[in-house]
Amino acid sequence: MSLPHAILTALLEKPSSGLELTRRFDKSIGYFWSATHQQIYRELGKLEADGLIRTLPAEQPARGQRKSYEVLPAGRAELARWTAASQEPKPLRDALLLRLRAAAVVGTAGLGDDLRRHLELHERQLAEYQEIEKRDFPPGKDGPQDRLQHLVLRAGIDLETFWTGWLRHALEEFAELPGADPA
Amino acid sequence: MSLPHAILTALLEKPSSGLELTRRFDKSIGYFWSATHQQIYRELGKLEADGLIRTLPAEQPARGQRKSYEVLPAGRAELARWTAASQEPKPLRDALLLRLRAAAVVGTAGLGDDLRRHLELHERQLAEYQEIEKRDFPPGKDGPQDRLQHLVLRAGIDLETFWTGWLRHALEEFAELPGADPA
DNA sequence: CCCGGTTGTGCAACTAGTTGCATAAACGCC
DNA sequence: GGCGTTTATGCAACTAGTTGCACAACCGGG
Repeated sequence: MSLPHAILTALLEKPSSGLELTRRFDKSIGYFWSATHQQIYRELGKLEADGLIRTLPAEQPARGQRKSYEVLPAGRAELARWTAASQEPKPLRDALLLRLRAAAVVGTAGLGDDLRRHLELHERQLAEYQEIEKRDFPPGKDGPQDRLQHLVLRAGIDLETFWTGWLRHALEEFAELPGADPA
Repeated sequence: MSLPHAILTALLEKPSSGLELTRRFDKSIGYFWSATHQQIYRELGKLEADGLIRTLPAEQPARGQRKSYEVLPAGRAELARWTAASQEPKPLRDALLLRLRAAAVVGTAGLGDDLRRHLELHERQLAEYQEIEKRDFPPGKDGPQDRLQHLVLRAGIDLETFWTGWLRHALEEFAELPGADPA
C-alpha cells in the first residue's frame, strides 16, 4: 500500500494534475516507486474520495480539462503515520538472478546478450543519477531536506554501481565457461 | 511470468512434492524469487495441465497424500527458451526509500527505529549468505554449475552488503539531523 | 472552418500475488 | 481405539499492478 503515499509525497512537494504527476514520477519518485498514469488517476480518485486530497479550486473539472490536486491536513497526517510505521521489507524478486540459476541447469545459451544489454541499461541509469547528483546536490547544499533526498539518491547510485559491477563480473565468468555463447 | 520457471528450475534440480518445493523455496530459490505454498500448488496444477511437468507415478494422488512432480521434456524446453529470451528489468520498488523521501517533507519522527530494525534484518541475511558460501562453495568447487550458482549467491551477498552499508550511513545522517528522533 | 495530431483523463479487463480458511490423511500417545 | 497435532494439499476472495483502449478538448495548418 505505498502508491497512495508516493502520490501524497509528490503532491506535498508540489500540487499537480494527473499528467504532471505522471511526468514527475517518470523522472524522480518513479526511480524507486514506478507507476503508470492509469494507476495514478485511479489512486487520485480514491484519495479524493477518502478526503486526503482535493482538487484545487478555480478550475472546472471537465473531461480533457486539467485538474490539479493538493494535499489536505488529513492527507499529511496519514503520510506521517505511514512513514513512521514499522514495515516488513518485502523479499527480493529478481528475474535475472532466477535466469542465471536456471542457466546452471539448462545451459547459458543466449543469456550473455541480455546480460550485456542489462549492463548497458544500468550504466545509463547510473550516469543519469550522477548527473542529478551533480546538478541538485552541489557541496554547499546540505539542509535537512537536502540531506534526506541526497541519501535516497545515494541508494540509487550505490545500487546501480552494484549491478554494473556484478554484471561485469558475471560476463567475465561467462567468458571462461566451456559451453557459453561467445561475445 | 517467472514463478512457473522458478518451479521448473527447482524441479529440474530435484523432483519434489508441493510441500518440499515450498521448503526449498524458503531456503534457496526464494532468496530471489519468493513464493507461498498456495502460489506453488496453483502453479503446479497449471504446469501439469500444460504438459510441462507430471506427477511421478507409483503414488496415488489422494488428498493429504504427497504427490511428487518431475519435469517433462517440454518443460525443460520452455525453461531454456525463457532463460535465453530478452527481458526488460522491472523497475525498482522500495518502500523504505519512499518513506525517506516522505520524511523529507513530513519529518523523520519514528523512522529511525525501523531503520535500525531493517539494518539488523539485513545483517542477519548477510550472515546467512556468508554461511552458505562457506558451506557450499569451498575453494576447489568451481565446475560450470558451481560457478553460476556462486555468482547468484554473490549477488545476494553484495546486495546485503550494500543495504547494511547504506542503512548505517543513513543512521549517521539521522543522528546529525536537528529534529530527528534520538537513539 | 474542419481535420488530424497532441494533451489529458479515465474505464474495463486481465494478471500476479496475498490472505484466510477448509479438508484429509498420518502420527503418536495415553 | 479414540483424539489432538502435524503434514500436505487445495479453494475462494481479495489487493495491487498492467494493458489496451475510449473519449473529450485543444492547437495548428491548409
